Amino acid sequence: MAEIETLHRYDAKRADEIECRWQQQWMRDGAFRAPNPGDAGFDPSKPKYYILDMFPYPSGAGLHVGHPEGYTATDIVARYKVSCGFNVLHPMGWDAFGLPAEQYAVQTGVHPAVTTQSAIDNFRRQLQRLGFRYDWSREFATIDSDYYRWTQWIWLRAYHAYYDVATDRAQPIAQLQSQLASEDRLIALADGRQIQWSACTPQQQQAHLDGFRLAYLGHQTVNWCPALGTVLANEEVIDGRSERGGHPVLRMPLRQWMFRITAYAQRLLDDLALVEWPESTRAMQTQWIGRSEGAEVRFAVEGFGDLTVFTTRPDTLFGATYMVVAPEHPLVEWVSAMRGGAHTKITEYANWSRNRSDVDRQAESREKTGIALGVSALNPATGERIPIWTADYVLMAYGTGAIMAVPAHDERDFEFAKRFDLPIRQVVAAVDGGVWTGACATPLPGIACNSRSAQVSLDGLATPAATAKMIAWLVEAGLGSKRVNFRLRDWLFSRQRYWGEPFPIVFDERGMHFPVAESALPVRLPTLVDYAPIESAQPMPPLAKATDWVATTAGEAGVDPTLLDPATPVRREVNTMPGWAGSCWYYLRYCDPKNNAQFVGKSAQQYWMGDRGVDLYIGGSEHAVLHLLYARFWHKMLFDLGEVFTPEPFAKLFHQGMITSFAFERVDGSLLATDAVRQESGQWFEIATGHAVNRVIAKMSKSLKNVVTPDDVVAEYGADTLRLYEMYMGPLADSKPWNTRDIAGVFRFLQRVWRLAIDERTGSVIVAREGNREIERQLHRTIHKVAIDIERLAFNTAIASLIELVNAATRPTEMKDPSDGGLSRDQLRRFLSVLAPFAPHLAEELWMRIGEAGSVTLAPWPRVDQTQLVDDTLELPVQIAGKVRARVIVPSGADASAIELIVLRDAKVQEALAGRAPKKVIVVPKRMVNVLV
RNA sequence: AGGCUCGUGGCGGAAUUGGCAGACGCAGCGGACUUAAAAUCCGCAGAGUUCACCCUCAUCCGGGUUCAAGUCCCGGCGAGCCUACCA
Repeated sequence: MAEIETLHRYDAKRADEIECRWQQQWMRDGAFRAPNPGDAGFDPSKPKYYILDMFPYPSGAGLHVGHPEGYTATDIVARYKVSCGFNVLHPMGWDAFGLPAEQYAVQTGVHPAVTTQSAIDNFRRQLQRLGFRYDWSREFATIDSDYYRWTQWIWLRAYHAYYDVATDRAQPIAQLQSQLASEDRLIALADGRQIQWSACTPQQQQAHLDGFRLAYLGHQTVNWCPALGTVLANEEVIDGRSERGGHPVLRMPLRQWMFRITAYAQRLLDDLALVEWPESTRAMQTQWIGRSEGAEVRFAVEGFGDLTVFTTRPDTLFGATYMVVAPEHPLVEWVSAMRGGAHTKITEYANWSRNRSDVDRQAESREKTGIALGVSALNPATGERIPIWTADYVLMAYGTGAIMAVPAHDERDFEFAKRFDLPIRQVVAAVDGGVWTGACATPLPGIACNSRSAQVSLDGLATPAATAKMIAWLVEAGLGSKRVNFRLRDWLFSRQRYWGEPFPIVFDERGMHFPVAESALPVRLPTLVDYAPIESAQPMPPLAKATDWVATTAGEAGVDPTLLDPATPVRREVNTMPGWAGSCWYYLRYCDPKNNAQFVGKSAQQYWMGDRGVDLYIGGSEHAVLHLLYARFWHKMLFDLGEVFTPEPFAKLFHQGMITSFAFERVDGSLLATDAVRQESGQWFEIATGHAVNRVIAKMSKSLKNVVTPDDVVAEYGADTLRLYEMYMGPLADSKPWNTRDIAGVFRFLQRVWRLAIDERTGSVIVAREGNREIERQLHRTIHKVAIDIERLAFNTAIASLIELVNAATRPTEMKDPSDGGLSRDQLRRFLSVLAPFAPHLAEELWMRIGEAGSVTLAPWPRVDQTQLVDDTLELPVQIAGKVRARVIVPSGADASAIELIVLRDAKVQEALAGRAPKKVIVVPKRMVNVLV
């Protein structure tokens, strides 16, 4: 009996059957194919919409339920935009080079090419099972040589370019080179000598040009991580440990490929104003770029020359009572060399602090350390001799690696001055006239004081005016200038790893580098059997093991014969590019992924990127700085080089929140796995001890046994339910806990939708004979609200309104004739087209069953009748003395005075007024009425 | 230490941006159907006062602006994220 009743019910088995069948059908029909301009089926009359998910990194573990959150959101928007008449580009592919795959390979002994491919296949299978309308014909992976060929090509473009300050954009380096040659300019060599360009050796010329290239070989202090066997970018080091794995990071000097991202600092900052991005992300990038305005001031040091500092407070120059240079500063070396063995303590200190890893620095207290160099500088304002110290609180990498210390108005300098008993002089007074006690530093703006000399006086000026006057004086006296400084550093782009893009570059025996010609790309990654990192004190890239590949000739490698004789023996670059490389431009390749002649065809790019780039980009906020800054930088380089046509790549950005899970916490704060706990009358207890524990929100992790995978949920409820649940959990941007129990709610909703159209006993279609007027009204409102909510990415409330509609239309059990209730065929049709973006399989199935032609995925968004959105009458609450005391029914078009009349005549209002005359009546049409007594 | 974001029922969350706080869902309770259960359908449901009506209190705490505050302003407490000696 029971079996017969549920024979045609929407259950997991039926969902599975429906979903798999339609997924195959869509694939067969090429339903999600987006033709390019010029392709068959391309409709140029439609506007474009480019919606993109952040590039997934396929891990061996497969998807967990966090992944499909953003993907479902973009899928809903994509389907909605299609039904609104847009040509929608919605691609998917794989970011597949990089550290995790390589480490996994080293652990398992299976080649990364193999593990990566199976991870990709698994990810693709899982995503396809969820019915996302990706144009899979555009799929690619960063490890495809057809793709990384162009990654190398872009790198070469940067290698062949420099930043021209005069035009404020990148230009071909050949231009600079011919300028230097034709004018035969004087070139400053590394040792300080100046010689004519024509008199330079080729090595000297190359070194000079490397000082300008956007992709250049630089000698840098790098973050060397022995555990990972590679160096890391500044962005990949957190608290002195590697972002990935948390291993200690050491600092050492190394010759590495760099990107001159600092040349773009100002534009990267300015153009944040052009994009529609979360405020927090823009703030993070702004902070990371770290622009500060100030001045450069030169202090004379006898015998050494000028010691230049950067300061944001030149107005406090009179208060500079000592100076500090970083332990790596050339002055330190100069002093110890000059004083020979007599001052080994200085060398000792410099070495000690230089070799101290950032971890040690963090671990120790903030107690300042330092040592006096025994030399002094001339304070240009006061004319006083002030001592120079070295201390590790001054960083070589920021500004000039040297500071003027103004202990009265800088907390760090104050602390240092107290520790080493250095003089402190107030030069800024509080605006409110408060007396400076000398107990702490006062870094705030104020009124300059004690700042007078024969040449210049700042006394009495407010900080901004004092700053301006000081800079003017410094410029006039030839002692300094206005300067803008950035926190951003150049981007270290080499990794000592196997699993990455090879650099298209070779070195000859003199150590000079030569580019591989564009026509010879790609430089293929050789297949290595032993790709394990080489353990050593010095970085040793694994590619060095591919000796046959490394040692070659210029001709073999593809170096332009006019640059180097093809027979010349050369060695290939053995470093590889970092994992970020491939994700810097993938959104461009999606526009034209099969192009063999160009990195992206011009017409395809111009169509899909349009004026503003990607229309909607959704991904996690963990990429707020790294990926999003790097991609913007590449885009701007390509813009300057005439390869792309929008200043920014991503017009609108949105971060989905994290999906968390529950775990349990003992009284002492330690966490328990979900299977170590039982629930009893609303309380949780640790099974082993019987002690009460608290339910808390935690990240999904294997150890807590709270990981949920899409495969699990699909098996139990189907993909439509999973999609709907993830979108119904709460606002997309929020992080929210997965609660398995709640899934039943949306599953029941889909079952009610099913029953609206299908008789569960017979499986036949049942619709209302005629559409109910009230339901019709609500249907229009629902269509209207769902559209608005999709546009603002508020999927939870869109679904709530769909549920409300279905609840209203659901037939009561006691209804004898089902065609008395529910939705009419026409209403059902319109309802299914607004349900389709959320639950595409069920919508498609019912669409077919009620006899609609074609696919619901191609149906236009139903028209909303504006007159159906307003009622004839409205119920308004009436507040009297601040409390709602009555409700009145008014015509919806009534104006304020008409409403007031109705309100004052109302019996309840009269009663509540109890004879008092209203002092004032405030009418907010369509909202409420407030009567003041 | 600083910057940003945020604190609403037992739980996830709504609230057209200053206008009836708690939509919708979960969990809970009651009813119908059933021999019974499940499923389904119909209701109830912030807290308090002896139920329904009524009334009082209520959006972390304390002040303020306003006819009106979850929403705006000031102060405090708490949470999360980011930065962390950046001169």
